[in-house]
Amino acid sequence: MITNMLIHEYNNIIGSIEIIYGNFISPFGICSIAVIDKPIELHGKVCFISFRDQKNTLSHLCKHFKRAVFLENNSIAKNYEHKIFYLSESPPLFLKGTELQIKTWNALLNIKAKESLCYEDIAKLINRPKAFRAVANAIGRNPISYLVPCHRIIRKDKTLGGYRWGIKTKQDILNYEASIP
DNA sequence: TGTGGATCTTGTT
DNA sequence: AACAAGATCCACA
Repeated sequence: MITNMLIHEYNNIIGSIEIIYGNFISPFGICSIAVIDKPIELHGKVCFISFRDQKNTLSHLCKHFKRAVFLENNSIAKNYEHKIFYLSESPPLFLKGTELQIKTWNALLNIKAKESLCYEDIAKLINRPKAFRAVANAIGRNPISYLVPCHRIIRKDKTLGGYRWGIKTKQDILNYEASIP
């Protein structure tokens, strides 16, 4: 279940915004995750996941979620480990971005494990066939790594292309998915 | 294999 | 309002 919001909609939220974040060890190195606590309509929604970038997590969250208050809690974070990486049972998500970004990320959510498309394929899926360069940009800004499977997008020539957390991690994740029956 | 142009959105100035 | 920078792609040498 996904809640999408355009940037101006997020900026119009009234009242306090509180976000809990923390780290745990994942199969791909330290994983940072952030979950919305308040407002109540958004409670429990995952809004951020990154790999091996814990040092920058808080500053990144501050920039992405203006006006929010942040609380570190590693035990809450760790509760997500099993669901995300071993059960593939996706918790509810919260995505905030421009119109093109949200369309792009939604398209990614429809790609199943072991499927891989190229950047141009996604551009076609959202009816912007020539905007593949802009789509690649949006994919690169995916705020919820792994659960929004941007790692399944590779170049048309079958080379891996880029990955925000390093192409080795991209390859590791793809190998991991390929190994699951 | 490498280089340059096409193409479109975004963040910055 | 203008511009530079992308997780691309294609053509052509």
